[in-house]
Amino acid sequence: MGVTRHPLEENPDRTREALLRAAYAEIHRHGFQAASLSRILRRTGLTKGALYHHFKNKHALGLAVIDEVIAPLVEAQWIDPLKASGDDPIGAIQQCLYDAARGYDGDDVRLGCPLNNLAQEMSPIDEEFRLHLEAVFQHWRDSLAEVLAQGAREGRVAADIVPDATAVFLVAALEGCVGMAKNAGDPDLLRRCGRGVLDYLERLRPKPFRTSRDDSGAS
Amino acid sequence: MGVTRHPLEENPDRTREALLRAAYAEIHRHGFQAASLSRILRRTGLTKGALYHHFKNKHALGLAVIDEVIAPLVEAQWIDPLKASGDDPIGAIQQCLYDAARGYDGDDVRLGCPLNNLAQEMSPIDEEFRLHLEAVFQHWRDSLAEVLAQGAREGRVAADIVPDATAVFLVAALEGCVGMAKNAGDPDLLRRCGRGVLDYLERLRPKPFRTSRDDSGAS
DNA sequence: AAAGAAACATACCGACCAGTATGCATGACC
DNA sequence: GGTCATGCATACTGGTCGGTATGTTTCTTT
Repeated sequence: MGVTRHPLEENPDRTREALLRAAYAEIHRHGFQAASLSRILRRTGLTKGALYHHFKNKHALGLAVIDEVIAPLVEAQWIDPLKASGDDPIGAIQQCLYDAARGYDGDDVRLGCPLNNLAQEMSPIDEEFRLHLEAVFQHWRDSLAEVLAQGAREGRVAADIVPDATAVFLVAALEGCVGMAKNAGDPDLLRRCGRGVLDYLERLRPKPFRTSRDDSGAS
Repeated sequence: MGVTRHPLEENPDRTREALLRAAYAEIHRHGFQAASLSRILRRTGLTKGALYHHFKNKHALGLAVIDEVIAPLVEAQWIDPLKASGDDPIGAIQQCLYDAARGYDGDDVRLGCPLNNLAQEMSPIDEEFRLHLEAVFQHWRDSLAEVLAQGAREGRVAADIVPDATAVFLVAALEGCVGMAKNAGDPDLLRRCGRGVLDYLERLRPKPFRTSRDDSGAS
């Protein structure tokens, strides 16, 4: 029944993972369309036989990179940390930002966010890519919205926010900051720009009390 | 001395512009690397002779698209409107957002912002592209910062903001929203997400009075 | 032990791509 | 009126790309 482990020195799971990781790196640097299978293979030391044994074609490889590499990365960096901190959701999100910014040191800023990179490149020209990427974004947004909603119910977050809208804007602003810093090639700009997100988050904290409103917004 | 106008039915300036506009459209859809010169020429009805007469190579064509097509578009849509409205800078920026969102109806959302698209694709792999694109972003940010600073001096904008930081975050959040909507393929998401930017702008208005501060931010 | 599948490697193919070399009009210039 | 530059069109090239067809080895199965 179960896949029996081959006692080979190179078992297929490891080569598949190697292909995925090399493809991820290649796509991260050059984008999907400009990603070269030859370069990926050169990096792994494998050949086309291996690649086309594990993946139907380049398209399938790209989708696998989204589902099996990028999605778990997002989960680990942006979603899992939220679940662990029930007493201060806003602080937890802010901590995610700090941790992420630390990870963008040096030349990594230039590469930007692998999720957003792929989305910006592929979503207009390939519906299947778009759906897989949108699923990751959706999950991210939903997780944020749920944490915010829960926080609002517990009085840890301002009660008058709209969790969904706030989550969408948060992710958008975040990716926007990473994109700005990427183009500027400046890790410091990421921090200055991320400060805007941090301040925005700070304003989501429950106000002491007070009922001043001004709903005179434009239609 | 001046370039004398050729009385030809097709003068060179028009063919050059045709090439630039077709290249712009092609790049907007497929990105620069995947942009096909053959498709551009098919669209214009011209041939390679014309293209390589006006541009040294594909790279130069791309830079020309940035400088002569994209930069003026940004100028017209985001910078010029700011200069005309001295009494309410924040309202002027908000109006830009409304106008831009209206322009993103239908399938246009899927294509996203031509400036940011190119930036995300090319800035990590081509320094020259990055510099030309960054110049546009810089000009945009500086214009915003100047309007905000001027507004702050005149009491139209909260006096405690940092114009540069605010401008960076504004552009980043804006591009982030466009990117989110692009991937979602949903013009409505752009509006819901843009609402976050509008609210952020609203908070930049000068407070009636009051000196409540809490500078207890994390380090 | 024979058969077959899994897990690759090697060699090759057609397509497209950016770029070039050449030809050829037309008007400008002396 | 002959020369030259401008403004293209046509035809072609080398190279890379994704993809395929065909081995070959190892392990499993019977």
